[in-house]
Amino acid sequence: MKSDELECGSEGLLSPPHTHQRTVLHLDADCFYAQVEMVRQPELRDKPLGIKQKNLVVTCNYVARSQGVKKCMWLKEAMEVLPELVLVDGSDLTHYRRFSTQISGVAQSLTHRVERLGLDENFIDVTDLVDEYMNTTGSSDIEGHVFGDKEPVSMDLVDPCGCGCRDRLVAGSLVAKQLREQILKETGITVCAARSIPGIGSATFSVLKDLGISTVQELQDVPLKLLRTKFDSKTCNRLKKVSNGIDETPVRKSGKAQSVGLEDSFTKVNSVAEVKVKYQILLERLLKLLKEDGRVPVSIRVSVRKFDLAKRFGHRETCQTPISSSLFPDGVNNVGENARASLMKTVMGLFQKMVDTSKDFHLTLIGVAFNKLIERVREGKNISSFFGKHTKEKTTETYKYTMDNGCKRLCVPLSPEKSCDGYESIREFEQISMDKLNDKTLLTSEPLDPILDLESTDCRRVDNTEAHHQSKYRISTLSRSKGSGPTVVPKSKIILILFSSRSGREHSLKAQHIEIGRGGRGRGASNFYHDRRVDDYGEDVFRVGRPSDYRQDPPIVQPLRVVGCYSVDEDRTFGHDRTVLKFIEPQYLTKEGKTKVNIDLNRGWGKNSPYTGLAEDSSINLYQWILNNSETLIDSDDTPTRLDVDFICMRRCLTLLMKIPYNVKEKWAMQAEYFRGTIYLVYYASPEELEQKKSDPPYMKKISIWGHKFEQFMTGGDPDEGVCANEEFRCVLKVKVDNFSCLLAPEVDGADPELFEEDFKDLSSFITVKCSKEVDTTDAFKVECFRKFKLHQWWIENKLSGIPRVVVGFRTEEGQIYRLENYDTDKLPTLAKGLWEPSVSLNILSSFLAFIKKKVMEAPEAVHRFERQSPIVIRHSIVPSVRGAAEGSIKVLPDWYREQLFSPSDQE
DNA sequence: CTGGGGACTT
DNA sequence: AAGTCCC
Ligand SMILES: Nc1ccn([C@H]2C[C@H](O)[C@@H](COP(=O)(O)OP(=O)(O)OP(=O)(O)O)O2)c(=O)n1
Ligand SMILES: [Mn+2]
Repeated sequence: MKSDELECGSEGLLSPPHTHQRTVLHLDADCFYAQVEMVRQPELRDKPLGIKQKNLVVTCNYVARSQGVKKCMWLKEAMEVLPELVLVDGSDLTHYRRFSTQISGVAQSLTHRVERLGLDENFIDVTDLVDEYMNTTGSSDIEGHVFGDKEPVSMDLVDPCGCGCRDRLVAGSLVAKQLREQILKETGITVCAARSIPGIGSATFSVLKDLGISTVQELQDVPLKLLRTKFDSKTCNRLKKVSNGIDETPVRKSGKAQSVGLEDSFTKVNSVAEVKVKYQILLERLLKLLKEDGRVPVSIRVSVRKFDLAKRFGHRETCQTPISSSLFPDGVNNVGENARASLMKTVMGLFQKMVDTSKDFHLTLIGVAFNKLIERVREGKNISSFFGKHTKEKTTETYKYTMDNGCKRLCVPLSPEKSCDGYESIREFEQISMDKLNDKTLLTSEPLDPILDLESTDCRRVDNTEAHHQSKYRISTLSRSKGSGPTVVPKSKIILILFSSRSGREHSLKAQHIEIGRGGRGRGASNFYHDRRVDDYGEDVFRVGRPSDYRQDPPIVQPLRVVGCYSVDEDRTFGHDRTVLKFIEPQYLTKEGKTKVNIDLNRGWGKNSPYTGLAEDSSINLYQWILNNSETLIDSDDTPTRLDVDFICMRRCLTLLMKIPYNVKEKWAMQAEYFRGTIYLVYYASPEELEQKKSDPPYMKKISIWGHKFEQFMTGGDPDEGVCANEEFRCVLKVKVDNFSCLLAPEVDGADPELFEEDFKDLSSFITVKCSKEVDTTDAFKVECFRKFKLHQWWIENKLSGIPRVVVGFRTEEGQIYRLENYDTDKLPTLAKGLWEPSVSLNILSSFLAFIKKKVMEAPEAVHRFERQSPIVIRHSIVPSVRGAAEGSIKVLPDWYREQLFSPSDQE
């Protein structure tokens, strides 16, 4: 067998190992940062506590978890889930470092063989202690209990492989218990053990997912050949082994840190002065950390993260350089002014290497670290560095203990083998049952036999698990009744300890349903987008997905048909004619697409007349038009009972819906009402929104007027005359979105005089005109925003109307336009590649219309409200009816419309 | 419109 | 220096 092939022979995966020499404990602090804060401020203990870093709630205590707050949840979402959440800022890790060191210190008082992982995990090799214990205590005389006080060791737990590891397991569990008690005593922190499959992070997992692999079993089963198409043989081998419970990574003693650094993130820093201040602050803090460390740095590294919408986050640029040891003549305890200044100079020098400060820049993070540290030079001796010597140990195997709490299954990788530490496994068990269950295990179809009683074990007393009591996953009474008692089934070197009458085989298969993805971050609500399997929000919530969730199906075809048009004149008078239809000046419609112009939007300024109508006027006008033209909309001429459309609304509503996955921050509400076979949908402005509108800053009005002014230019109006914001020309359109037909009445700006035909049936001869602020092309952020939002908006509006092009006038801050650009509607998506996709917008529109229809038809008499409350939540509610009150805005349809539609008076 | 670290490998 | 893994 070739060495790079996976071993599967009798000595390979399918047989248990023969010698298990080590015993290793694996401790993990409970909700670490939160616990530290609760120890520091005991009054926080019974409150739901979240630890935040900027906009992220990085962890929270179990009170909060029991009420729906998750680790790594966005602050906003956490506050939505639990408004009473008490927040403590955890951006400064100083205290967490201190407690972490203390915890490891307790472990180190037992043995030097302690490996730290992050701030709250420790692997502790207690082989020597266990051996000692075993030597002084005859194997058969070992006192202690694997799974708590109630069950004697001599229970039927068999030695998995005959090497005696069962006894070491028992002894190890005693050490673990003492250690945890000691840690609690010295630091006030409770610990357990917890990990999922190591070595499969977000990158590996996303590749696996593409191969259709998301569970342990699938990884076990996947042909090596298929795996090899994506990974090198080493990785394949490791993945296969790890899926079978074999993890050969040795425990390494953690020496002193190899680097110590600090970071600060922000939404935007773009001046050197600001950068300097930020680095200065970081450096000062870092020197304090350095002082605690005691060693002298010989290399410094600075990092930046530049704003980049495409790469999002995670990409940092770094730059490092050696530091002269002469900077620290007296060690690191007291760093003089000169040394500090020199370090700052070095930092800024490295910074300038990464960022061209002569041009505009936009940073979202800076960091500085000492990435090489040496012990102080002793007088008369040679310089020598003492990096923690990590002598690799002989590889041994890791077991996964799989248990079952009656509800869900989980898989516990114990640290490198021999640990055989069932006690810690149980703690893991308890932990997972409270908050890791959803993303790390799968529900089994049937509940299995309950197995353990942790309530009455020492485990319970040692651990602070308030939420344990509330957890619906709590392990219930001990019952290993039926049949054979616990069985230990060696399967592919996974040892399954099962307390059940079922065959071990069956269980081992079920255990393989455990999901392998750790998913990197976003463990809780996952960056706006929650675990899709969990629906905590109920039937009345439409959960917004990622854009990719709407990408699958091809875009929906939508034939368009103009069924009529109408005008609104300067007095807001409604007319069934084309009096205000305008034509675009041919001089602006060049084929090249770009035109140089010189337009002053401020001409005739004093003569402009503002918009005097109300927001709901446009719907009212449409309803008026429908009453007058209902014959064009009915499907059969004998007994008109319904208009031949599913939805009637303004284009604005559909536009908002189509932006849902991308305009994550856009808040809105709409109301819908069912009447005679059709759903009427209108934008709903809350009282607060109306109030805010009143105090719109003047520049908003100016921009609006400029828009009209630009239209005036484009349609050949006299620039020295004022514009009239009241004038509108609207076309009534029928659009088919998936299976839903919608009636819209978008305003159209003007027609191409060369293409226009009197009896136009669609808007292919029309042109949209937009006035938009000139984009600063040196500002990547603004360019991306333009492509992501403006181009999207224009595409949607034109797509819904069937208008083939938009001519954009780019204005300066002062209202001057020097260039026009033509965009063909169908080419807009290409210009915005990677930022939005037509199929996504069309699919979300279709699925949300379906949601509206479903909700409205559940109560066809009621007025329904749909409100986007957060990036991921659009909530449906029924608006309480207000009898007799003059609450015009509460209703969707005016009474006169209800009375007149299909009534005889309409037939004249 | 996005924590704050750190270790190891390439 | 960047990427991947981990908390
Ligand atoms: N992506 C992450 C993961 C963890 N941590 C920090 C916050 C945690 O408090 C600490 C320990 O990580 P754990 O995954 O062990 O989480 P907790 O200890 O908070 O919770 P649990 O009780 O589930 O162990 O590390 C972090 O800042 N960022
Ligand atoms: Mn933890």
